[in-house]
Amino acid sequence: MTAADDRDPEAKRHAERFQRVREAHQTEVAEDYVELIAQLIEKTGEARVVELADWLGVTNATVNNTIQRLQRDGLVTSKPYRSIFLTDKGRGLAEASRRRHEIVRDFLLALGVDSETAETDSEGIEHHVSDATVQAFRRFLAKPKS
Amino acid sequence: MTAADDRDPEAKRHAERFQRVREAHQTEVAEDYVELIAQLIEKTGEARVVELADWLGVTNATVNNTIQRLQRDGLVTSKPYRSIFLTDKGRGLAEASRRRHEIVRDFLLALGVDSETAETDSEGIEHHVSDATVQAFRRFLAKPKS
DNA sequence: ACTCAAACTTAGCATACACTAACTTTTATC
DNA sequence: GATAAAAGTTAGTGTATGCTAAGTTTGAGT
Ligand SMILES: [Mn+2]
Ligand SMILES: [Mn+2]
Ligand SMILES: [Mn+2]
Ligand SMILES: [Mn+2]
Repeated sequence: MTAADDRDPEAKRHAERFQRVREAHQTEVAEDYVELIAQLIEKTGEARVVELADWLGVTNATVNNTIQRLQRDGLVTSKPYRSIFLTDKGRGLAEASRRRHEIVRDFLLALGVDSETAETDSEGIEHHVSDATVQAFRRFLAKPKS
Repeated sequence: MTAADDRDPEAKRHAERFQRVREAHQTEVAEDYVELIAQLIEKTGEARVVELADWLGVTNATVNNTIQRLQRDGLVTSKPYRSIFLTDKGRGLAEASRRRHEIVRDFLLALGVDSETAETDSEGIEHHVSDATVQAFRRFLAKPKS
């Protein structure tokens, strides 16, 4: 220990959990963007700013700002007035996000949640499920209906 | 319709889901703070800035800023250099948050997720489960083990 | 009552994410 | 190919959330 670290160890664990949630929120926007970009490219051949804005419910200007951050972080490439492409890193994140999102959504559906709620809730929950929880969801999905 | 609203209806629904998630994130910090304040008061008799900072993993200064926002929003009261109290509204939010949080955590445990993961993941998930999903979790918890 | 450490506050800064308004570029249409 | 609409960009603004560093207040121990 570099310094006196003699606080309540329960407080410490509690704090670490919150730090985890804060980290998840930092990657959340990136995950949703690359996932959507991949879907748009797959469905329509390209990902454009207007389309992203339309599907995300934000303005063009906001999408532009975010795309610049994603580019800075090596997830996408884009040239002025052109459509947006994923880097290898971006494609990897998109693929992992898509799979995890699908499991969360399918799990909620299997639990008996209605379709629209499953879509809405999974959009937020997906960013907060660790691998262990995803595994538990998978196990549940694999189980034959009782 | 006030203007031409002739975009892909699927995009529109998709966008609404994201708006939901953004709303959840706006209330998230408030929920975690009042829940923790209630717990500290219950356990130690009062809620102090240092304690909150310790349990949340942020600095005193950050807690101070947030407490000011919560006060502005009518969830807590506090006088300079004194401990923090919940308003009726704050107590109500704390109570609702606590209940929902417990159900999410217990649900993950019942699914077979290990204790530390359940604590960590539920800290993020709790803010993204709608009433319908909470009901589904409850049903699962009520069901006798297969 | 003094002293000093702990607690708290304030000031100043930074980043993320959102917006509107104004401007530029591209592209579709004639 | 000129023109208008659509798409994209930029500038400027605001809030939430975090930080560090510097100051103030409180309260505990002597
Ligand atoms: Mn999402
Ligand atoms: Mn909680
Ligand atoms: Mn939480
Ligand atoms: Mn979240």
